[in-house]
Amino acid sequence: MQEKYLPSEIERAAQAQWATRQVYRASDASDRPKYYCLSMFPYPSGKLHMGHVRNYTIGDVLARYHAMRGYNVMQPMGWDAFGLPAENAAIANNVPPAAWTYANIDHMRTQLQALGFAIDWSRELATCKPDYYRWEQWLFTRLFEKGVIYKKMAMVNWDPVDATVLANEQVIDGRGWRSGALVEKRDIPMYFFRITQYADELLTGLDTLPGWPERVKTMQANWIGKSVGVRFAFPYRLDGKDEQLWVFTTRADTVMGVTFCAVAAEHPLATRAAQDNPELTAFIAECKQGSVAEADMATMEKKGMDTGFTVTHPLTGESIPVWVGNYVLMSYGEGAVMAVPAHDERDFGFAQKYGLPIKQVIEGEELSAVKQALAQGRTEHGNSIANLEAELSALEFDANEWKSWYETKKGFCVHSGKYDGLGYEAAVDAIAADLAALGLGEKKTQFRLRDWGISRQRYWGCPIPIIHCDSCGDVPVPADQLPVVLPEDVVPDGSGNPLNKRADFVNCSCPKCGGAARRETDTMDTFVESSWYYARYACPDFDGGMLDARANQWLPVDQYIGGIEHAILHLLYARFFHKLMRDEGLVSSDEPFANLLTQGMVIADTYYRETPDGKKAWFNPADVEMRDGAAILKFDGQPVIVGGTEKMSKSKNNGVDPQALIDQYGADTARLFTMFAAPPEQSLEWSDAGVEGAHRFLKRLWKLAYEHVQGGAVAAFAGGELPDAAKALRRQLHQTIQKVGDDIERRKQFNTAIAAVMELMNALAKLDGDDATTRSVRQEVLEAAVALLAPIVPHISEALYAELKPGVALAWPAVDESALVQDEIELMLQVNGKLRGQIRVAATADKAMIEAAALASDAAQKYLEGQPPKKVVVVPGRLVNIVL
RNA sequence: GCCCGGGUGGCGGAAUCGGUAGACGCAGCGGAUUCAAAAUCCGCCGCCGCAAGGUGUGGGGGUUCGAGUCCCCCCCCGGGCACCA
Repeated sequence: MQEKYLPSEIERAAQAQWATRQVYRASDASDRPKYYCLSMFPYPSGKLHMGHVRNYTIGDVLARYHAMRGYNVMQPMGWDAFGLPAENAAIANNVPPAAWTYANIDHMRTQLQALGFAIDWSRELATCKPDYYRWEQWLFTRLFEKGVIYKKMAMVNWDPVDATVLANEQVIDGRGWRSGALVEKRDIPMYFFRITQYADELLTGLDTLPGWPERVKTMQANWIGKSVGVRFAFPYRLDGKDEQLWVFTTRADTVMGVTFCAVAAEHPLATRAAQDNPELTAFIAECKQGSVAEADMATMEKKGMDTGFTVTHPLTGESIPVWVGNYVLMSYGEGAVMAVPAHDERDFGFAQKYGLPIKQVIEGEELSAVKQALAQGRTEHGNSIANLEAELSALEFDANEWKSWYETKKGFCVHSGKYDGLGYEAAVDAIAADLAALGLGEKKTQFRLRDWGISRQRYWGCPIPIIHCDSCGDVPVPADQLPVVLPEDVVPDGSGNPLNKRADFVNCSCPKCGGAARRETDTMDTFVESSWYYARYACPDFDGGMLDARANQWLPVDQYIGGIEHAILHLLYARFFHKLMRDEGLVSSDEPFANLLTQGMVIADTYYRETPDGKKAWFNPADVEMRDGAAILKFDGQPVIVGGTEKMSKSKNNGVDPQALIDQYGADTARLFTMFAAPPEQSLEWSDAGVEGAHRFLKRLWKLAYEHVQGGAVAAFAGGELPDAAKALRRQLHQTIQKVGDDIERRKQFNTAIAAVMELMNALAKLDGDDATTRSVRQEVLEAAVALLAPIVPHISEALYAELKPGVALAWPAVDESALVQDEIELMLQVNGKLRGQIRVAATADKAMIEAAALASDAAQKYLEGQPPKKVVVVPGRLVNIVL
């Protein structure tokens, strides 16, 4: 056995052997239970970053663990290969996105292989390849014919200088990132998936996913946003016609407090009002500036303008002014809202700003309680009349000041005529019934979820398989003409979609009438490709259709692992797509991912200098060193400013290249460090020192094994009497086997599993003796420890196991229950909840015996001073608390 | 702004069901080894205090024999917000 731990040598050897023996090839025909372990596939951005290393190591630990436990494991890998960065790279370097993407894939595949992941590379796929996206196009045409996909107008960010549509991230402070031009909202036709049709099922389906984190399910439920309310209309007369302004509200109990309505800038009523109102026209134009991102809409200053039109309150007959509000979204609900400034904080602020009336129609329960107490002259609980009066004035409705109770549903109607005195539910029912009787409203369930717009005015994506014909309209491309292949020799220049300039792509004939027609040049949202790749991995070579029977054999995914940032969009779209495929008869399950693990981000320190033009120049942590407590740039010895600790990103230049780490310490160290530094769900802070610590442990492990193996072969301990020290070590060993299995399988927390093995190794190093019995225990401990670490550091584990047990395959160790038995246990002794000592009792002692032992102890006697205790709490196996 | 998380030593983190706060690792300190250094090994290491002891899990309140853990309020940090993936 080699005395020195040489990671590059053993890793190269192990990987070569795995590759030739194809050990990670998943069998489609196996008697063993299947375990489909899937990590979110990477976008091929160039090189692997630490987030990838973390994600794929987590998946690999679970995959390898389950393989050791006898499962038929499938862990595939592929490439989420379409997307915006390839176009940006094309603009920057004048390279076609396709060439750039394929080069990145080749490099990143090599990097993944160097990390020794147990991946079945025979199933590799790339979403930018026609043999993948052709089935996406095929499904699109099916869904289009079914009406699940439809076309409508929708708003996008328009850069008037580059004449192109911008992604939200390309809009910075309301301006285009390259041109700097003020961004406008523009209405263009787009294709939509009718995800709202599945809203209820997507919501209730969450209850069938016990293996998902609660927070992800909560976020999805809130995103879907089911709300039961009332949709009703304000009638009005305009241009000699009777019209209705429809709104939706969850607070129908406050309808009597409506003092104005607000409509979106794009609402027909706003457009009509602006016809002869230049000021309003200007305001609507202003509303159309800026990005379409909801975060921007929600944080901007709320502005509005009176249209001059009024509508009629359906219940009071009052005349209600209609305003245009920049915060009202045309795409949500009816594009119009009723405003009750007394009981909605946003409406309140708006009314204050524009001097609109505020009419209280609800009285909160706290307020009523104080009023009642005052009326009855009640002064209990030490409350004086003066106190009550002070409380009353603090709570009482004041149109000049917003108070949090104004939005309460716990209260009753006031100043509401016949509805006075009704509580929330009774008021909603009564008002809904009255509106319904007038034919002006009904109860309605509404979802916050909007239909999924998938048209992208970009080149590097899956072509939407539609042909536009002047006589036949939008015609889906027939199945036998698929795929619509994206030309790969294109270099975009940042101004519009280059496909529009490709006559060979655009010009075609109509599949229906055969006449000249134009091909759709929009491509699909890349979320579409990532919504079904997990199913295609089961049958990546099937060219007779989208999926074959193997999909049902492997699905659902047993364990899905990916970043928490995908909690809503990707995971919701994939769940939706799974149901679409189910309804097409392609899969039989309802949900794609049985268990989900959401990993935290990898973060690192940031360093920068201010440049003369006020911008920040960011420096990589690798180029910075600390000298006398100050951060210095190695290159010029001059100081840099320490920024925050943030998500590793290109923009902050704080990414740590895993390649350097692998080159210096080996893949096992990289894997061990990322698993040890933090539990998977938390963010992981990068630390060079921590890496050295992980490497040191592996060297120590190697040394312990080396020294033991040098002593000659010995069989693992198989039974018999042991001295106390060896017995204690065996107990620790079997406790560790139990813990590591539980940590990996149930808790999915690997840092504590590693810590437990580290403790075991520390204890092993302290075990003296070279007699045969002691050496047999040492053999048992080393064999087991190496096996326990195998899912995390597979290369060194395999090398060491080969030395410890030549010719025998790595196997997960079994727990020896008899080694766990203890005669005596230590309990904590508390007095009034404070730790005051310990007592030792027999493991079999009952509560009475423990209590007696506790009271007899020196520590208890000291505090009792001869008095009997008030109470004694005994928690078996844990502690005794004596209450004085 | 809205939705969802998080906050524990100098640092990363542990404490799994309300029961020993700080496992394990890093850094630091002391020692051994060495001509010397690296590497390695042994020991110490929350804060205040000579000690006895006190105190301590973002801040404030509460429930409990007992709270990092449960409840209420507040502060700070992060993720998502539908065209980044």
